[in-house]
Amino acid sequence: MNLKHIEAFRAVMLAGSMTAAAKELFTSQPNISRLITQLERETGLLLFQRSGVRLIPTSEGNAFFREVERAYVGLQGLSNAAAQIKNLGSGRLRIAAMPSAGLTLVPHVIKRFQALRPEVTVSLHVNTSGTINHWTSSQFCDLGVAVYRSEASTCEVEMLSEVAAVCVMPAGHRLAKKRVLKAEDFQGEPFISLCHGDGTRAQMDEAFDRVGVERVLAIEAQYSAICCEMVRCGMGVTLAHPIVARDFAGPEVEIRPFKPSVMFPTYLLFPPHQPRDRLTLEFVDLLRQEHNELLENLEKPRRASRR
DNA sequence: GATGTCGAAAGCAAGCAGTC
DNA sequence: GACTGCTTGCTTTCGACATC
Repeated sequence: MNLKHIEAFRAVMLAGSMTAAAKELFTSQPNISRLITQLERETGLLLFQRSGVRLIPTSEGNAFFREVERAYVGLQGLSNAAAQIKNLGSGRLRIAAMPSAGLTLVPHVIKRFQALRPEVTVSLHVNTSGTINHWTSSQFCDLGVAVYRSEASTCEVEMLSEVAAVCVMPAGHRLAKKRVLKAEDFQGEPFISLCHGDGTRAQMDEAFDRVGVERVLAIEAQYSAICCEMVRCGMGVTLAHPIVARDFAGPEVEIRPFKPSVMFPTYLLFPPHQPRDRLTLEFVDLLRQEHNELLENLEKPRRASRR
């Protein structure tokens, strides 16, 4: 039994004769006759009573027709689903982001995206860059935002940006007297560091080791935002992504540039061997716009303070 | 990738049965 | 007997599959 058998049966039931059904389906009457015979043979049902030139549906035929109509509602649903997929892909967008992006940048992008595409469901998953590499490689998510790309990752990668880390310290801290901080200034300073294994941790350590500076590494945290929160509590100083640091700037926290530059790269990760759908590309466009605007806003106060 | 073979699907034509 | 509708046999077309 295939779709043609069902189509022929349904057409005969609706049109009232094989001849009319054949016209409906743009085929020949003998073809319809054979399809109905095959359907009866395969189902073991007598679908029509041949009474002279008239075809009269049997009770079995009527019962089968009700099931066929129910199945057609499902087929119509498939048709609608196909149209939606054509327009919107799966109709769902799964984003995975590292905390520095997932807690600040991405929510703003989702807000803009929802204004354009209210019919699309967006899910945001925040985790470490390593996990984001894994999620994107395995196609669990449509887009990943991470600070580094894993060696083992098969993702397609594009760089979003690379910005210099800034120093975050409690208000009134002795280092806040300087306009720009150097690695040497951190000698003996309680430092809240990212955990080993984080993409930028090694860079930070190298910047201090190069000039022989020993910090007091008493506290480690997995995410920059947590480091900044601990700074606000007066537990030490840290280096952080400027977009993350911006959210903590205020009466309790001060931010200064740091030299030599420790760069925070941000990568966009795409699932491998998979064409990028329209929704993902639209989201990436908005992500780039929002990111550029955030960076421009970060620059403005610095320019103003130089005047 | 090109070619040959096989089987399923579909059309044409003829025949059969019922109705008017 | 003419018309209508269904069934059946024959033929053609097309796609799947195997082989080279």
